[in-house]
Amino acid sequence: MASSRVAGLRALDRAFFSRRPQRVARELLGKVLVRRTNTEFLTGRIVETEAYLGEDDPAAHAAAGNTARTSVLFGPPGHAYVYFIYGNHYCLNVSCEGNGGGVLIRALEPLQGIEYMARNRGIARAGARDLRKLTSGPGRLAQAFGITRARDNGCDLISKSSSLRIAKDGFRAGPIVVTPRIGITKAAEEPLRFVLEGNPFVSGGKLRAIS
DNA sequence: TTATGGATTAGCT
DNA sequence: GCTAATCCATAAA
Repeated sequence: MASSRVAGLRALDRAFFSRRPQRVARELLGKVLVRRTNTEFLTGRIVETEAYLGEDDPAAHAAAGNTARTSVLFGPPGHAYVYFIYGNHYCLNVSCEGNGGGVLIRALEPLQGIEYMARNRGIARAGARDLRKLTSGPGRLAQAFGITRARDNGCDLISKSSSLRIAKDGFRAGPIVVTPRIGITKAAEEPLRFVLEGNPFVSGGKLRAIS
């Protein structure tokens, strides 16, 4: 049985998420995603994010307006927007300031609960595998953390009573690289993807740095 | 009621 | 590098 709390983690406040998506995306690098399961805690450091600017961003889901699907993005900051894509995958976003603005969490560095994540991913033993396959990519990290729309959409990521939340542990992020967003067809050239420079858990291949 | 396409991944060649 | 798998929300009718 794991301890009932994770040492060294401190909650973020609402103001952290009450800023523009570009700012929140950058600030989220180095923070920790925490999942409380029945038996243990899963934690992973955020190493890659993308900003979606809201209604006026043609690549954002919020561009369709405030619908049943996207209503969380238009709600209070710091809540989880989970959507299902390509018939197979869930992706985790955080609502933030702006009209429908949000940040997509694209990759994590696994910290605690690695064996549990591996089981969620359908991998029997994590030790012998490449750890990057656990949480490197938005669909992969959602599967590793057991994130689904039914369970987690609309969840408050700040509240300690939530089974899914984002916290800080004092880690200081190093240099940050900014690149175009990945996998989108509209506004694909905008420099709105943020990664920790040189981190091996970042998804995708070679970086196309802009600045 | 039906048709369409997508903020991905894994498994081939 | 290329493509199938796979399903939900939307939009059109």
